[in-house]
Amino acid sequence: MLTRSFFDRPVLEVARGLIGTTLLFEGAGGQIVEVEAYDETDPASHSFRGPTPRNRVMFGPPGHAYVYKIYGIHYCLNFVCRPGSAVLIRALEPVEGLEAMRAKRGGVADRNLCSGPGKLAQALGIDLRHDGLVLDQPPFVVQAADEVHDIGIGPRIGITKGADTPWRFVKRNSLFLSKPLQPTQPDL
DNA sequence: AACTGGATCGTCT
DNA sequence: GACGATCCAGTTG
Repeated sequence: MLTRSFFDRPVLEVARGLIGTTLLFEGAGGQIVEVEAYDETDPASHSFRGPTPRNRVMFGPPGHAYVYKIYGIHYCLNFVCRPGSAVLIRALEPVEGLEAMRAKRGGVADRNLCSGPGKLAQALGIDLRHDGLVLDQPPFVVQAADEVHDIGIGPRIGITKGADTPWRFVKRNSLFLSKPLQPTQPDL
């Protein structure tokens, strides 16, 4: 079980360390294969302009869930690290509670059950009620990786500001990513 | 395979 | 009052 000390480190270390860990929520979930890091120096981060009612959990103690609603429709799950920083959980390889997740996702292919932050939250049934919950107690279970994985790094997805910052971490060759890792482009 | 627009609303300017 | 750390269905090539 990952406890608070795991998250009380620089956010890039935590983000990289989360690839391969197991995330369960009420018994459903799987292996984390894609994350992104955000911190208060980063114009793309919710914490960039300081604390607000929405982002207050990002400025609280490490090891809690920061959940927000986006585009009026979807929810996104983050793990809070040091104050002002958090890791967005973007994709899981589904392992446990497959039937429960399929039911919540309306019968999409298994490879797309959790292949994006909004999909993942929907598959697990996470919403604003869970904003601020600690990660080392039920309904959350976060278990350390049992193997070393090949990690890929690239630019984050779906943002306009800070789009060139390579703070996206993926499990290389995973079939469950929101988007494949782009090969690095040669200079012109 | 790549791109487009629509859904929908809390949050901050 | 505009916009977004998204997803999906539809169209186009």
